[in-house]
Amino acid sequence: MEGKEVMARLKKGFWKPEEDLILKKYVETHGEGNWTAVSKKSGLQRGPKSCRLRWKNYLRPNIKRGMMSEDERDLIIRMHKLLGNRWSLIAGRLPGRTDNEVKNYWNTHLNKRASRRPNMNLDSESDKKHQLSSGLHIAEDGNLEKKTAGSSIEEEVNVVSEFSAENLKNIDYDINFPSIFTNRAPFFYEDEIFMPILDDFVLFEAFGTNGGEITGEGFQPLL
DNA sequence: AATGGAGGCAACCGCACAGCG
DNA sequence: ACGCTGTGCGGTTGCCTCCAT
Repeated sequence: MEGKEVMARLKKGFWKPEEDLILKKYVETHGEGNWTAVSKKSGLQRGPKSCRLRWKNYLRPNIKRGMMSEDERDLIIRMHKLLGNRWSLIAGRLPGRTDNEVKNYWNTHLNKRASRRPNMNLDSESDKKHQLSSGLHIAEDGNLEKKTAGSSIEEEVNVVSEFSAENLKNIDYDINFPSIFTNRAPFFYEDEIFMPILDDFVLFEAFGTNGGEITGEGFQPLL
């Protein structure tokens, strides 16, 4: 079959600046989309997927490259906690960042950091900010605790003391059925404050609902 | 200076889904 | 209803660079 031969001739690996230029010019002239046509007519010996990926992750205008800011990093962490590995959704909330970049950033920087989470060393400014904004404090044993407003010391809710390496394994974290719908939702206390940044569209995309309310019984979706 | 390991990141792969004939 | 094509997404791979020895 001719198609297979064509596919076998396609180039793989890193893109050269000349190839970038050709792709950029082609897309600027003919517009985005129809990557099969781009692949065939641009003269690039690259597959449609390769062209699309290169454009989307590198050549597209307004791509922001370089270090993630503290805010971006914070947002990724919290969005991931709520949405799981929904990289495109998370990237959608970060102007100029691509899903691939967010995914890579998570896998290289934040995933490791998360696995160090036992005893939650609050070493960065953003960690400290989040701690303050969510009313959390570090207890003497190094665990993170939340004080319920107006409660006595005895009534303090120890939220994050379960963050031992062992308990992390047990957290319900099924992407297909996000923890948002379980009473054991790990974000139940500490990420409540984060809900307002998720607009209806994101919530609908992620969970098929525009949200719900958090009660003593857990998350009650508005259906 | 050489080398081996670890980390970072660009790109590929496979699967799923939507649109169309 | 079905198959084909194009596109999008998440997981994974492999190359390159940096750093420690």
